[in-house]
Amino acid sequence: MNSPGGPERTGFLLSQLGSFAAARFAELVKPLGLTPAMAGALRILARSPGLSQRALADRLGAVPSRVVVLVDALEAAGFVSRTRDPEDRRHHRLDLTDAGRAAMGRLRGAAEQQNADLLAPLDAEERAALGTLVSRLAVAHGIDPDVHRGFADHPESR
Amino acid sequence: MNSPGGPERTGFLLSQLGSFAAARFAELVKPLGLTPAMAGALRILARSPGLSQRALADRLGAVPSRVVVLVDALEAAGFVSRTRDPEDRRHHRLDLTDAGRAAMGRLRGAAEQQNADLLAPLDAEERAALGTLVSRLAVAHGIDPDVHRGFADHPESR
DNA sequence: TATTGTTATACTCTATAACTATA
DNA sequence: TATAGTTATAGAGTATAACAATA
Repeated sequence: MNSPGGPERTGFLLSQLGSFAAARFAELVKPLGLTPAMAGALRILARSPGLSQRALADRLGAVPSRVVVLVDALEAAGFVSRTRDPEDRRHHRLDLTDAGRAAMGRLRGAAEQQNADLLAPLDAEERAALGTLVSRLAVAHGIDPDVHRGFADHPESR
Repeated sequence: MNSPGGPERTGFLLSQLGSFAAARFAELVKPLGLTPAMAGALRILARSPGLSQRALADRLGAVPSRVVVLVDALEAAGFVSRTRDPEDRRHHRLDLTDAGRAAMGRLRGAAEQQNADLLAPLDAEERAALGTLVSRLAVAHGIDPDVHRGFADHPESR
């Protein structure tokens, strides 16, 4: 009773499509000197200046040692600065540099581009319908917009 | 003019949701003794008995050395048999064992389960609508149902 | 003692390149 | 020479555990 492209294949196709979308995003941010993981961290720091590495780790759902590497990369790229917090010298305040803010702007452009590329085959009405459904699913499954998930981000998948 | 959950976030949410779906699938096939990569290879071999490793590599979009590891795992699990092709002794014929066929049955069940879990928040009509849209996008973007994509499957993303 | 951040180490996944055997 | 498969090796990504500085 189900067609070959019917709803029973949706989960599978969604996996594939999600991976495709993520790959396209990675491609678009690469020229900006960013990996998807760096982009995710940058987005959080843009909204929460002065965050500690520990707090960033919690937001990302990552371990502190992972954040060291991530912040190392962002600092080396000149997008983020580490400053010892004078109040509690154990903390590092993380802030976007001017270059980091500029990168954020280009990052938003890349996200728009990815979205446009992905949805190009659909008309406005269909995009709206898909957006609503996808958003409903994301909310229902408790998907946190801060965590830029990769396959490897799921401990239970190993 | 766009709502906060509007279409401009769809690409991002689709990445997240796809990753979520893939993680759920990995979780479901783990008790079967399969990784997602093994499951993908098993599905191809179920439809194409006697395939050579080279042909499997082409279907998977993987390099031959990767397929060695994959087939090693499937053989060790008792799901696939390697037989030297008497016609051309350079080739290995790959075939599902009885246990492999049994695993395929359970694999189909896992895929149905994943789909049901993922789409649980939607009613029948919404599922159908989502299925149609997702299927349209997959076709338009040339997504090959044989290739079980992971982030790492995209050379251009590095 | 507890917490923040770092380093050392190891493990998984996958690719490239060199190699073996067959043709 | 060319092809199928294998092995050796290396790199990326990320986790765990030990550690240093600070509280």
